[in-house]
Amino acid sequence: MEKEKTISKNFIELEIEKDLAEGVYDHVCTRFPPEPNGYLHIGHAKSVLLNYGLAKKYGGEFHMRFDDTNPTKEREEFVESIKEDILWLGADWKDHLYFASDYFPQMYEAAVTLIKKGKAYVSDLNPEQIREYRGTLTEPGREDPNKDRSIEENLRLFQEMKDGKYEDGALVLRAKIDMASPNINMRDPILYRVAHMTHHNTGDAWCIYPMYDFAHPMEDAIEGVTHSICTLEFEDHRPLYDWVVREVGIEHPPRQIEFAKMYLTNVVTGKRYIKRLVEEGIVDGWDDPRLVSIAALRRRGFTPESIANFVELCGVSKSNSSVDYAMLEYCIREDLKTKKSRVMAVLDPVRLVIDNYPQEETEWLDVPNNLENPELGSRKVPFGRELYIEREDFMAEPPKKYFRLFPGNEVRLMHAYFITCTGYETDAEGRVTLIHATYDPQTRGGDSPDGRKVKGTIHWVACEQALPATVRLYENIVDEEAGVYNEDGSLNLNPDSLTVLEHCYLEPSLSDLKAYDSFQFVRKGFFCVDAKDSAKDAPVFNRIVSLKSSFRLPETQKKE
RNA sequence: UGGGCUAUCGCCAAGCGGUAAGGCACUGGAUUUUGAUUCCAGCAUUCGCAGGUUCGAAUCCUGCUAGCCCAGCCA
Repeated sequence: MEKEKTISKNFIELEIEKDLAEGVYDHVCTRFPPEPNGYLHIGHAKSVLLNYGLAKKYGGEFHMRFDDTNPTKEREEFVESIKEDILWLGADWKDHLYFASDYFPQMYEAAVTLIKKGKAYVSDLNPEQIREYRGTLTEPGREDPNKDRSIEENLRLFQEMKDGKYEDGALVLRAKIDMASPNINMRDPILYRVAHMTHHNTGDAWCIYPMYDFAHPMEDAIEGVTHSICTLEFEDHRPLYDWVVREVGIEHPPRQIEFAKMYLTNVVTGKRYIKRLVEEGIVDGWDDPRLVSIAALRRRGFTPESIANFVELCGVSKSNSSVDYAMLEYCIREDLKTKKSRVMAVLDPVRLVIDNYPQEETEWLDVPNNLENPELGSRKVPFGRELYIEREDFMAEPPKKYFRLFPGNEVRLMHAYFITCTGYETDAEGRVTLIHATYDPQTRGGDSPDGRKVKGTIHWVACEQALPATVRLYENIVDEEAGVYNEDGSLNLNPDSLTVLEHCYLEPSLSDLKAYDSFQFVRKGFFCVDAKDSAKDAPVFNRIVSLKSSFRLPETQKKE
């Protein structure tokens, strides 16, 4: 089912094609360079897929590289989760898996080269002094007193920094550029700092670590990356990026291109908020389905295809924007629509008895899995005298235009029979406890031989064979106005962010589900078997997304 | 207030001097064994604002305005 897509080229593709046409590069090499300091979220997916897609489109290489130059924040756990998420998204790095930390020797040599060229010097200013000398946004900085240290001295000091002769923070290596530059990044940025820490990859081999602005262009250059695509906040760093590759003498220097990060409206993406929610136990971990980490989306039932399509639909630009969450929902609906079985489940059950149906009898009806996709075949679903139907599918006193079940009305039990409501019973509070109906044996399968039509079709599950289940309805944790936390620190959580429905009934064909299996519950939306709770007796489902709309009572007829 | 970037429908987003693509959302109407899907139809005389250049401007010029980013020995 390929629809014709008329998505125009994004500006990065145009830039790449221009570079190729002008012979700036004769191939394309991109990379996704996360720092392993947390879990990937939907925003990262855009970057991964963009870089991967570009490499694929232009027959180039895609590199997976961990930008692990700051051991204080990085952990092996994150390396593993990131790899898993990227693989799941479908970005295959083949044998191009790299660690920035593996380049520490080359980076060190490059730094020595800069010192020898008189382009870098060792400074003994402490952090406070560095800040003072840097100036402000409106005032220029002042020259570092260490600036004119001799090359020999700088070489010796840098060597000693590497050899561990200095405490953390005692010395730094700075680039010699321009303390008066209006671009603060060019005011003699720090290239290397001393940090006695154990690195997840290099262990204790190093006690000096390169800063991002020096490390990143070096990493790209070493790998032969052509287009280094990053987000907008690095625009101001581009002159420095270019300075590094130029001064180090890179022959075919990579080019940095920036694009706008993707935000989703009404969705919490802030790492510090998510961290706090996890730490306080408000959510079930970084993969809680109310979050939008890649792992959470996977657990909720999103497919890699749906996310790839979403990213494609959103486009790439340089304007800060926040994409409507409905767009993501559209993508998963679209993807699952013909891929998955449509099964019956009753989330809010009420019993219905077909008084003229034989006692003790069970029929196994043949039900197509997906009317829009016959290739999905069919299954057997039991039908009997007593059924569960959705409470909202019956009304004792129906408003206008309600065409489901009410006394005297005939509806179709999906894929089964026409039934006519003959009455109902209530408890002391007036709540419906049982609905009576009669069926028309001529309408087996859901069609009437006399051509009689019904307006309503409702889903059902046979009581005897029904499979009990728990369904969890998740809403994203959001609050556009006030944020997740109020100013006084109290939680400002959407009260409906999690609704647990304990007594749901599924048709028995769903008894052998696997984690992450997703289905469309007829008229109830898409659900996914929760990977974390799939071992429980009754299956646990997470809602992926609801169907677009359902019948709502007109305002005036709503009951209190 | 220094520098950088961005402003096109409720939300994304094409457009690059020739008279506003597309998607999501929304609204009608048709089909329908899911009030889903599908299908048709509608949805910016107008491109942040104000001037200017031009036969002609969202596209060029000038001046404003608004938003985002930068003063980590984070990335």
